[in-house]
Amino acid sequence: MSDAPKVRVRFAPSPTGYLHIGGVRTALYCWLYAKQKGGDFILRIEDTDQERSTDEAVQVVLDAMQWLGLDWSEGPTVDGAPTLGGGDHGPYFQTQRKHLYAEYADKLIADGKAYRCYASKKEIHEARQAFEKEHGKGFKFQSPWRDRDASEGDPSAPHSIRFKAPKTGVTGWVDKVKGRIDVPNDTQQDFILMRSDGLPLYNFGCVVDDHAMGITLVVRGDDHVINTAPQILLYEALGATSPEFGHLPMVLGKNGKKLSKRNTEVAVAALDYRDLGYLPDAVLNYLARLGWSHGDQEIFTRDELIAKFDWEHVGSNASKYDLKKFLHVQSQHLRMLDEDTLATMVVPFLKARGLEVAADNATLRAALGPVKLRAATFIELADGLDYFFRDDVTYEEKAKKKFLKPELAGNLEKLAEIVESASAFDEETLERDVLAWTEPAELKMKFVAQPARVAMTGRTRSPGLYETMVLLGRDKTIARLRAAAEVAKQAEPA
RNA sequence: GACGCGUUGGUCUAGUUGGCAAGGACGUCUGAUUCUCAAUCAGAAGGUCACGGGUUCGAUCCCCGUACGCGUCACCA
Repeated sequence: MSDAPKVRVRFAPSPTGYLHIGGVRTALYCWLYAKQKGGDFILRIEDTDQERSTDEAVQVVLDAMQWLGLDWSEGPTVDGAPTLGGGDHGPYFQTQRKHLYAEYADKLIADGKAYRCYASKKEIHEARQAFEKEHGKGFKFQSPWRDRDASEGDPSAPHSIRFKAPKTGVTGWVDKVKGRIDVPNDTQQDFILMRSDGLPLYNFGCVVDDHAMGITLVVRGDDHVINTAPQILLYEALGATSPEFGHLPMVLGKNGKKLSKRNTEVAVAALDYRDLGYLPDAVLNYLARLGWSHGDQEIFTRDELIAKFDWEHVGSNASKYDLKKFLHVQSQHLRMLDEDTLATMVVPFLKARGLEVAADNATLRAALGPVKLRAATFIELADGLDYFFRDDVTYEEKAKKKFLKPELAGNLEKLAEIVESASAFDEETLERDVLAWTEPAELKMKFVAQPARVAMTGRTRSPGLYETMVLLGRDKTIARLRAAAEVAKQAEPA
């Protein structure tokens, strides 16, 4: 039996009002790893930035994680979802763990690894300005309190707590994705552990929580590599073994810049993809594959991802977000759904267009097959289904102009007649009867089919002619053909 | 400026003890099919593996340098 400690990974978002798609990828890799190893996946809310951390902002994170199906074994609890959250390392909100940070800070002070710094913000600010005027960036505040005797200060006066950083040596680690990284200690400064208001700064809160929660691997974006050496220094000062670290490269927008809300061309908030009609599994698949690979495989189910994920094949360079490929992955996943699921899931999207359709509606069931071949998202699927459930067709302007014109009205009327008198209302019969008309007349199909398509659907693109007729039903087909014929007669001749 | 990270066709990438005509996918284009679109099938174009030096019989893979890109330098996270 192995004594390898149980894998415990955490995702620690700060609630900013939306869950960034890049954050989802970080969460996903952690989650996959935990699932694969039978470990724990912990969700911790880093809400020490109190202006931004509202209840709603937290809720958005929880909703997004739930929608994506990234279930956490420990973390905030959710009403109605008894399997989510809980755990005996709580609370899972940083603001509720203040006593812990104070405790750890006191210990460090007692051990001579940290000290109280009474320098005022003003004092520091001035020192910085003086430095930057001469040397530019790179200011490191040298607190006079580092070497003073503690008795010179008054602990009841406002003060921060600073780490007594070593000035020599090198701190390094083997990063799960980037490999060996070493940074000389003389680049460190006596960074602040606790602010004067009693809240921990990121590096400290993070270490205290990760340590107290028994995290074995810390995974985060690579904008955090700079924080890792200081954190390792802290683990050492606490006499604790530090966890492993893995830093994921950034996700970039098309312009090569960090993907952000400013990059309006793509949605960056995870929940936007729900509203856009994407499947959680597709989002996960695309994100997993963005920066990770498994040979030539592109499409993965959720279970395959869990089984095949590995850190060795996580790339160490930033990648650009490509919506086209994402859409392709999405369409592949859409096709993998069985009819029941598809029907159930498209219903809300139909409703959003004002169409109340039951999931077991026969027309819906029948139309799903042909329509889903032409759709990638649920929005597109609902759009392709739309005209089957409306009383009247709305013609696209261009379609109307091109096909509903006087010289084609006759074809529509003739077609209506054929449909009306067909001996049976099925695709074979309809096709036979229509060809019996067009072939002797040497009438090209496109002069019949295209106007008819516009008549029945309002558009120039749809499933096949006879297929659409059958889905629509005989009465509606005839009515729409005749209505369109009238419209065509009124139109200006070309 | 300092420190760190990165660099394979437009994009995501495969390439692991250096010996391939550098593979796949998205996208693009062509053809087949059809009443349209999509799907499908068959093809095509697109790479001096950032650049320059080494090491080697031989480098996308090893070493050094250069360029470019990105990230971070807070009592934010």
